[in-house]
Amino acid sequence: MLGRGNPPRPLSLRVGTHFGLGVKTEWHTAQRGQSSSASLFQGRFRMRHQGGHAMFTPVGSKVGFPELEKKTLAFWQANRIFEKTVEAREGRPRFSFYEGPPTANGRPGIHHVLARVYKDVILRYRTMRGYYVPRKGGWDTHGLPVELEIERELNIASKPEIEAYGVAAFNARCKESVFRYVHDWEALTERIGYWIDMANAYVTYANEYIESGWWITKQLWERGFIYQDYKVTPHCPRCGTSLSSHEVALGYEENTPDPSVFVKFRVVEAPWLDELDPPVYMLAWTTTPWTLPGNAALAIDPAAEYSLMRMADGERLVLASARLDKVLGAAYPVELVLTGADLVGTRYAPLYDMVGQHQVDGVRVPVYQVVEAEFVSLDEGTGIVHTAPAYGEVDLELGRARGLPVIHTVDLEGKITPHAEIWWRGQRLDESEQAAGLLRRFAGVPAKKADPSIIDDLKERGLIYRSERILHTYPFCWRCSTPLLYYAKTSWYIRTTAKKAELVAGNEQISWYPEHIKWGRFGDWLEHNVDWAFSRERYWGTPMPLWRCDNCQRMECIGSVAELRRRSRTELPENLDLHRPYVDEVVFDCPECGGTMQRVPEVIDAWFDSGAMPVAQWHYPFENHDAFSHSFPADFICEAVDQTRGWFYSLHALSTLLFDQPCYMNVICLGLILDARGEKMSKSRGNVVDPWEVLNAHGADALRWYLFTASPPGNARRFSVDLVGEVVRKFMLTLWNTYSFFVTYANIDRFVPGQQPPAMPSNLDRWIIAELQVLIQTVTEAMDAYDPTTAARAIQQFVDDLSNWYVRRSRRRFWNSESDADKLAAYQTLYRCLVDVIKLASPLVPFVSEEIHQNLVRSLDEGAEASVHLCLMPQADTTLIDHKLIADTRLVMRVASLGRAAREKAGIKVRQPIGEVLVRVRSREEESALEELEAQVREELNVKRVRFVPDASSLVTYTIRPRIDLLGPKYRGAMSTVVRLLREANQDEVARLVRNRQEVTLGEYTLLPDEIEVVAREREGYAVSLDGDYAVGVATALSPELVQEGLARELVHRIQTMRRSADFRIEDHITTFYLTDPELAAIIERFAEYICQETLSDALVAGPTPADAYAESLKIEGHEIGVGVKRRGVQ
RNA sequence: GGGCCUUUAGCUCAGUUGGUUAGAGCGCGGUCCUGAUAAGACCGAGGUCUCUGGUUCGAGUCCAGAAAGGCCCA
Repeated sequence: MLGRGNPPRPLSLRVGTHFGLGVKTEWHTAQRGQSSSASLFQGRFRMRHQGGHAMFTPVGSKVGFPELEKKTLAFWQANRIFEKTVEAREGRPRFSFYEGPPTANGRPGIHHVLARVYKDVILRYRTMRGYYVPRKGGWDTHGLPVELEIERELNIASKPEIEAYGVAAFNARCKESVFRYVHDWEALTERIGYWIDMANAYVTYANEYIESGWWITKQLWERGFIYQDYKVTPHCPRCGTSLSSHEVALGYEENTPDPSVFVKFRVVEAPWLDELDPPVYMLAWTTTPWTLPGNAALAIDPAAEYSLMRMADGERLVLASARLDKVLGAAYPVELVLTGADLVGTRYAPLYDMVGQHQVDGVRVPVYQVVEAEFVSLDEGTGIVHTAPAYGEVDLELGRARGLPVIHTVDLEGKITPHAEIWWRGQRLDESEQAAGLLRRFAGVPAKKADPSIIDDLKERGLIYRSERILHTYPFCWRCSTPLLYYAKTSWYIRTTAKKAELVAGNEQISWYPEHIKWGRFGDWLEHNVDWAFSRERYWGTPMPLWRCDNCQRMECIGSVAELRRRSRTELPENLDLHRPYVDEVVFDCPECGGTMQRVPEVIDAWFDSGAMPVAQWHYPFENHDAFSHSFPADFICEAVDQTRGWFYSLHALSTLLFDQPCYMNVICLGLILDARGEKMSKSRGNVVDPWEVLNAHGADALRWYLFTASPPGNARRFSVDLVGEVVRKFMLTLWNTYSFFVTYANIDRFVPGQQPPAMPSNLDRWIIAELQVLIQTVTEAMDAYDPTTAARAIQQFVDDLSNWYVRRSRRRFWNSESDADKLAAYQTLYRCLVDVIKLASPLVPFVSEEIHQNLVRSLDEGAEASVHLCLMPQADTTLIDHKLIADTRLVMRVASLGRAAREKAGIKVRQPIGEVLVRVRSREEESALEELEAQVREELNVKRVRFVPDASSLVTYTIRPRIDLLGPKYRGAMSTVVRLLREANQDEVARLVRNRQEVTLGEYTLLPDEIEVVAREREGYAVSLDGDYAVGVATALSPELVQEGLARELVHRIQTMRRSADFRIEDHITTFYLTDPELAAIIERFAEYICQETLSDALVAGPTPADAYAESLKIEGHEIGVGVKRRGVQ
C-alpha cells in the first residue's frame, strides 16, 4: 500500500517547459501537504484518510471477469439487491412484464440465455428509470414433450401402453419430471444475471392455475366460442396417436414410392354440356387411392382454363388445358374450352357412393359435385383435385367452406371399415343403401395396403385413365416408422375467427421489434386466422372442463372447483388433484334427463395454459384482483420468433376473446441462434453451445454484451465462444483498464470526488463531457425504444473514445501536470464519465458496473446507493452539449490521423519530434477551430509548430472534380457531356478559376465555382497525406536540435521500459546512472530536466551503475550507453 | 407450395432522404506508439455490395424477377 514510508507522489510538479536550463537533479522539492496547491485535495478526505490509506481499492489492469462476477452475485444475494430494486420503487408508476414460461424438463441452452438477457436488460433499465417492475417468473409444465420423455423412460410408445401402465402413475412421473432440470435453470438464470422472482413463479400444473384455465374456458363456453368439430392431423395408426408438427418433421422420408393414379369421375349433370353421350369424365389425380371412397367433391381453379378432349376410344375427358401435354402425352381433338368457373356445380357419379340422395331437414347433402378452391395447382396433376375432407387438411377446410360431408372409411388403427361413417353439419348420417358392400371387400385392410385393390377395382370398372408409381417425400412416424395418415378426428375448437377483426385491430396497438413481424408473420397469421383446435387426446395437461350426458348428450362447462364440488355426486376430497385421472372420476346428474354426466376425455393444449398466464398466474378471478388488474396489460414481453404462432398468439387470442383488448403493448421478437456455420443449433446435430462453457471462459457480462451488440435482436445470429472472447478484449477490457487507470492515479494523488469545487475544464474535458451527454441521450432514446443494440453500440464507441482519445490525450495531465487545477479537472471529468457510463451500461453489463460502482461511488460515500442497480439513470444536461466542439475534436482526430500517415510516408517515427506540419482544411472556420485545439494536434503528432495553409499552393498541386451531386439535377441528361468536357479541360486553369471563385465556361456550358471541387495533390519536399479536402504535410528535414531531442525521448522510453522490467511501481522515485560517449552525454546533460521529470528520477548521475541497481546496456541510434536505475527511499 | 427474414472483405457486422474513391472490428503482413490497456495508431493485402433486368444523369440504397440460406406454415 502507499504511504508506508514511500513518499507519496508530489502533487505539484511545476515545470514551465521541458527544457529549462540549469536544473539537473534534485529538481523537485514539494511534498504532499506542504505544497500550497495540495490544499485543493484536502477536506473530508484528509479527515477520513489520516492514516494514508488508498481511497479506492487498488485495481490492476489484469482481471478475471468470471471470478469477479461470482463475487458480485454473492454480494447481490447477501444484500437482497434484486428484491430491493423492486421494493424501492413501490408506489411508482408500474412497468408490467409477463414472463413467457420455459419448460424445465430440458437443459437450458444458449437461446434461452438470449431471451433471458433481453428480458433482463429492459427490466433493469426501466427500474433505473424509476418504474416499479415486479417480475414474476413462471414454468410451463404440461404437454406432449413431457409425456414423450416419460414414454421413453418407460420404454413404451403408445396410448394403450400408457393406459396399461396407469394414468395416475404416468402423470405422477410427468409431474416429477418437469422440474428435473429446474436447478440447472435456476443456476443459469442467476449466473447470467437475469433478475426474476423464481420463488413466487407460477406453475401451469398447479390446481389454482388449472382452475383459472377452467374459468377462462367457461367464459368462452358461455359466449358460444367453443365447439366440437373435425380436425385433420397426422396420425400414426400403430401408436394410435396424432403427431405434432415437430414430430412429423422428424420423420420425413424422401424418395418414397407411392401410386400415382389418374381417376375418371363420370359426369352425370353438366350445365355447360347438353349431350353426355359419349360419356364425359372429370380426370383427377391422386397419390392416395385409399382416400377415394371418402371422396366428397372435386375441386377446380375457377380462373384456369379447362378443355374437353375427345379421346381415341370416343370417350371424353375434362382437365386443365395447362396439363394436357403432361397428362395425355399425345394430341387429341379439343371439343370445348371453358373456364373452371363454368365447371362449378357439375355433378358426377361417385366412385363409391356413400351418401346417395341423403337429405337432412329437406336439404340435400351437397356432395359429389365440382367446387372451386384456391389451392388447386396447375403444376402437377390435372387441375382437378379429388377432395376427401376426412383425409386432408385443405380438403377439410374446403369441405367446411362448401358444406361438404366428412366421409370416414378408415378407422383409427388405419384399417378400412366395412361401413362408412358420415358427418354433416355436426350430425351423423347413415351411409347410402348402395354403400353397403362397397367397402366390405377391402374391410380390415390397412389403408395404404388397400391401394392396389382399390386401383384394380376401379380399373375393372374402367375408371382409371392411367396408373403408375412416383417417388416423393412422405411422413413416417418417427417412433415406429409407420406411414402416417392425415386423418380427421373430432377436436374442440375455440372460435377465434369470430373475433378476427378484433384480433387484427388489437395487433395495431402493439409495437413489434422488429416491426416486420407485426405486418408480416404475426399479422398474416391473424389475417388467415382459423379456429383454434385446443384439445388434445392426451393425459398430462389441464383437463378440458366439459362434461357430457351419456344419455342425452347435453354438454356442461365447469368454471371452478367450487362448482365442481357442488355438482359432484360424491363428496370430493379437500385436496382433489384437478388432473386426470382423478377429475375423470367426478360425475354428476344431468339436469335435463337425469343421466350421468361424465367429463370428455381430452386435455387442453399447453399453449392455452401459457396464453392464460395473465389471468392464471394470479389465480384470477378467484383471488388477487388487484395484482391482476395492475399488471394487465403488460408493457413488455420478449421471446423468440418461434412464438409468433405460439405464445404471442395464445396470449393475444385469449386476451381478445376475454377482454377485447391486447394484453401486451411492446414485444421484442428475437431471431434464432445459429452455430458458427450458420446452421440451427439442435441436439441431433450436436452443434449446441453449452452456455456454461462461455460463462466460465468469459463471464456473463461478455456474453450479454455480445448478444446485445453482435446483431439486431430480430436477426438470426451466428454464435461461437470465440466471438464472445473478442467482445472481452474490445469492450470489457477497455472499460476495465480505463477504470484501473483512474483508480491507480486517483489513489496516488489522493483524489476524492466531490471534495473540491469544480475545476476549470479544458477543451478536452468539455469535449468528453459533451460526448457523454450525447451518449446519455442516445442510450435513453434507444432503450426507451426497446433497442439495446443501438444503446450498447453507442456505449462501446464512447468507451473507445474515452480510453483511446480522452485518457490517452490526458495521460500527461495525470502524470505530470502543469497545473493542479488542470489535473483536478481531469480527475473530475474522468470520474464523472466513468460513473455515468457504468450507470448507462449497468442494465447491459450488470456485473462489472456493480463492481466499479462499489469502488468508485459506494466506498467513498455511505449515503450512496448500495447498488448501481438502485440508481436512477443519468439525465443528459443539454447545455453541456457543444456540437461545435464535438465536430472540432473529430477534426483534430482526422488531422492527427493524416499527420501520422504523413509521418509514416516520410519514415519518421512519432518519437522523433518534427519542426512543423502544414495543415490544409476546408474552411477558415475549421482553421480557427484547429487553432483552438492546436495543443492536441501538436502533442499527438509530436510537432513543434502547426501552420495552416489556407491556399495550400506551396504544398500541393491541384486536380479538379465535378460536384455531380449539384450538376446532376441541373444538367440531367447532359451530365455525361459536362463531365467529359471538364475532364478534357486544362486542370490547372480550371483550378485557378475556381479558387478565385470565378465561373468556368466549357463550350456551351457555364459552371459555377461551387460546382467544381478542387483537390490538392502532394508536392515534393513534404510528406503529404490527403483525404478529401484535407491535407497534412510533414516537413521531412530535421534540425540537429530536433534529432537530439529525439534521442532524449528515446532514452526516456528505454528508461521507462527498464523501470517496468525492474518491477518498480509507477510512483517510485529513482536514481538513474548512465555511462556513454561524450556526444550522447552532452545531450543527456542538456535534456536532464526533461529526462528526470519523465522518468521520476530524482538524480541523474553520470558514472557506472552500482551493483544493487538494475542495469542494461543499450544502443541508441548508434550510441552505446550503459544505464542503471535504482529505487529511492525505503524498499 | 405459401408467408416472412437474411445475403456487403476470410469471419462478425455498419452503411443515414439514391451522389464522386462502400466502412468498422476481428484475423493476416508490415511499421509505429506506450509506465493504464490482453490495448492503440498508421500503411498494406483482402469487395463483380448474391445474380439478372428495370427506373434514374447517377443504384449497395428504389422497383421487378431469380438464386442461396434461415424461420414459420402447408
